[in-house]
Amino acid sequence: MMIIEVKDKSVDFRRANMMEICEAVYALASLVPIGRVTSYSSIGKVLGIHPRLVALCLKRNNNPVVIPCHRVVYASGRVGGYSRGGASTKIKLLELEGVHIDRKGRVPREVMIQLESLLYSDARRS
DNA sequence: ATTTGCTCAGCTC
DNA sequence: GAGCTGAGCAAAT
Repeated sequence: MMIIEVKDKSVDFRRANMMEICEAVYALASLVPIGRVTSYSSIGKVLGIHPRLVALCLKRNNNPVVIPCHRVVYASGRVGGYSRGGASTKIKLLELEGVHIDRKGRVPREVMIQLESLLYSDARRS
């Protein structure tokens, strides 16, 4: 599976083609449960690619239903963009899932997941 | 809180 | 090829 290869670093995603990168981005985005969010840079760190490429994948190849693109936000907590219906739609979707967005368009720190620390956490245990 | 510099695939010309 | 554009980020101010 793609994720295993990431942990082994046997695949350099910076040199992989866009399609493979996108697959991996979607897989990681799908890990984020309802009511939580992650950031573009968190996904980027795991795959070893620039955060902007993560955004590019989400924007381009967007499978509307299967992939929860709206759960990926700026590292700062700001919501960021959304090509289907704009940022306001993204905010609505998140509110629907129980993520409160403050007046300045930011999500609370507690709901943000750092995917890379999930990967390291069980390797470090032994 | 805001500005600045960095980044890189894809699109245009 | 060169130049511009983003669903971004971190550091400095």
